[in-house]
Amino acid sequence: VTAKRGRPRSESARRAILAAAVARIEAEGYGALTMEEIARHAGVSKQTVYRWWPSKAAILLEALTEGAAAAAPQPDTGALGTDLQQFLRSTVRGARRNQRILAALMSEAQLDEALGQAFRDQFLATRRGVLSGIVRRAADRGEVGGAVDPDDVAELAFAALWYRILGGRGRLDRRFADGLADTLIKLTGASGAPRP
Amino acid sequence: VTAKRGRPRSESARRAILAAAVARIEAEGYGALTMEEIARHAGVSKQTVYRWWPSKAAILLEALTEGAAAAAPQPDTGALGTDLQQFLRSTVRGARRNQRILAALMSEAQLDEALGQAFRDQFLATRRGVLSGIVRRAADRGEVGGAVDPDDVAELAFAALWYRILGGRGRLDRRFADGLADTLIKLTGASGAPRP
Amino acid sequence: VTAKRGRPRSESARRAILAAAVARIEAEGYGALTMEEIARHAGVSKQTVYRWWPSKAAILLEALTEGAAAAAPQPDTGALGTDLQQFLRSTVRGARRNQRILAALMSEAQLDEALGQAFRDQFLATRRGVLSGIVRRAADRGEVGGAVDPDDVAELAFAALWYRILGGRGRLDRRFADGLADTLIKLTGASGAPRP
Amino acid sequence: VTAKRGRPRSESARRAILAAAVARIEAEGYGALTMEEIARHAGVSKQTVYRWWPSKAAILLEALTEGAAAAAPQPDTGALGTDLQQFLRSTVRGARRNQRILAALMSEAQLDEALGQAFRDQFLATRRGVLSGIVRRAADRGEVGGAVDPDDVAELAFAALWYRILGGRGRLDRRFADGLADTLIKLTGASGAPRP
DNA sequence: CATTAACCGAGACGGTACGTCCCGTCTTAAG
DNA sequence: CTTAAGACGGGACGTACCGTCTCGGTTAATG
Repeated sequence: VTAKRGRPRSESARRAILAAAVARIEAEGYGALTMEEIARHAGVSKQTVYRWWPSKAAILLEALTEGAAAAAPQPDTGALGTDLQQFLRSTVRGARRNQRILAALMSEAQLDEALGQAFRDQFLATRRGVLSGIVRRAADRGEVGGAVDPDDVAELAFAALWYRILGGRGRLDRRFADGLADTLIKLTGASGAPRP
Repeated sequence: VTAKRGRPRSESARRAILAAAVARIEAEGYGALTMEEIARHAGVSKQTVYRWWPSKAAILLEALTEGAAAAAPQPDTGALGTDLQQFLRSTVRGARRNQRILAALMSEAQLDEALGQAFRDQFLATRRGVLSGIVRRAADRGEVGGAVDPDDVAELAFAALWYRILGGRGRLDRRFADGLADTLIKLTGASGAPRP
Repeated sequence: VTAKRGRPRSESARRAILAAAVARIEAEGYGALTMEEIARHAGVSKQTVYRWWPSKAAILLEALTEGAAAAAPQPDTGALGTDLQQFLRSTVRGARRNQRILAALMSEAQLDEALGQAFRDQFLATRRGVLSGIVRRAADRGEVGGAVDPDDVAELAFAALWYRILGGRGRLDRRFADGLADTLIKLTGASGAPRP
Repeated sequence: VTAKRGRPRSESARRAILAAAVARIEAEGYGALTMEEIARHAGVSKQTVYRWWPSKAAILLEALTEGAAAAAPQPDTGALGTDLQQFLRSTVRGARRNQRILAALMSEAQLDEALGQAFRDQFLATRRGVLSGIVRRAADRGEVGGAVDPDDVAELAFAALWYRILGGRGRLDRRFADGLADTLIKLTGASGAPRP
């Protein structure tokens, strides 16, 4: 590792910026969010913001990654039904909590190629990979038909999730999560999840 | 009706604006698209643009609606499989052709409440309605199980479509359209589409 | 002349900008003067300032030129002594009134080549030309020795004036103007000015 | 004297800073000169610069003082003409050599009150004092008329010199120095300098 | 056929955010 | 205690677009 020289980066400034970005997007929406406002609310100079992030979306991506780090579930109960149910309920809950940030990031990813790359690779791919893994383990256990591609299943699940995040139709509630689990079960040909 | 007085609206200016907006978004992307650039490229004053559209997204929405007016298919072959196949192939083809515009509109819909409303109501709902109708007619013919909600099927189809439009994974090709048709068939419990 | 098209330039904005620049330099000094502050005090957008002037010094130069337009004296009494006295008293008075602006412009002229050119050509050269003319007319009348170069006399006079403007020594009062007139008379070998 | 403790001041850093300041002002001009650039070119941290000088002008003033220390002439030949000629030739030569620095300092002195004070008291007053002394000694010898104020003569000489430094008109060459000497001789009523 | 109302181009206007630069200060570790 | 390194809060820079406005001119339907 290279020796640290000079004044160390301010952790408090970093946290204040992430918090300010999240607070302002919740209050005013992504369209009204500006780098200047983030700096102002964080009590920080614009230069400090630009030193570490190239855009407001990059700030939100870091805030999201940090906030979602612990919350990432990786169920492995031994049954596809319960795994799916747990994963989807948790994921939908997280998506509802961070809906504005997620919608903003997907929106910005359409305009900013570099951000889109980072968003898809760092954030989306890992989450989709977890779901693929769940299906693949079920396939290894012989729970699903041989023609099922785990990646296709994961794509369909996240497509449905994102459609709701982006406001296509309906809400992000438990009903939606469980219905989606049922749909996936039906597609894979496995037996259903337990109903509580 | 009120009698028209004064100089009539210039149809050539209107067309030039729509064309310029589409040309510039293809060339530079939506992020670099500005009202001033549209006016400049259309050889038109800014005022003329603002007189008829409130935002660049509104221009794109009109361009899209106009371009897609004829292309809207409404197959009714009497079999769910062929209806789905025709509808999805045509829709996917149109989505690929207008991918940048669609992505831009969905992106902007996240920021602009009024535009989002118009986009969803005018554009998305009608297209989703066509697909719901296809499924509903199949249900009336007894092709699908009674538990199937045509709106849910349509939602899932458009979710998958939008996921690809927004760059989630994979391309918008015929393979995708046919695979999606298969998936929907499987979910509804109907018999498959004919393979050419 | 080219036909005027578009919204005409706002004369009131122009005047407000000139007035604001002069007011702020008197209040805070040239060092604290910024384009943003000028715009703010003039109740004008920054763009409007930048549209017409490239720098704060250019604004001051225009304000000075406009203010000094009427005040430019061109005495021709038929006697070198009285011509000099009138010219120098008036010029010194004007210099004292605009001392901060003049010092600022000479200061900025050292940093900005283009401004220096404009300042010297538009402002300084014309004023020095008036004095040269006074001496030249006296030479034509035979009042001064043949070896005297009117331009050298004018240079010396403005050198002395600028030295005081820039704070070298002493004040810009009538005593200084009359003493300078005496010095020039002595150098040209002409007879002195009348003492009141 | 207080005993020195801790790491001593780096003489090499001090010299590097002065040299960098002079080099950069010659290369880019005073307008483009910044504290950061001086530190960068001197291979020194900004803090080291700020610890010893309050501004870039202060650095230039020290560089000028150091460079001009040896070059300060104080002729006393016993004749006003030769004294003036020697003093002015030497002074004009030095002014030409350091023209950019001198112009920059005079420029900055208009903006920075403290620097202006230091510049005038430390640098200008001493040089003007030497010239006053030359004239005063000539007066003591009876070479000049009783009405002549040595300080006025010195002011006029330096006014002419600064007018050329600041780009008013003409060059800083020997012709100018000798012509100025002649003018002063004529004003004091003394006999001229020897022509080589 | 003149009037009149709405359109059109051009372009200046007040305003806001952009991303950069430099200011002068600070906080480290190293000497 | 000085030094190199470099992050910090602050603030002006000059630019780009925003959406509005004010011009002179144009183009039909109306009176």
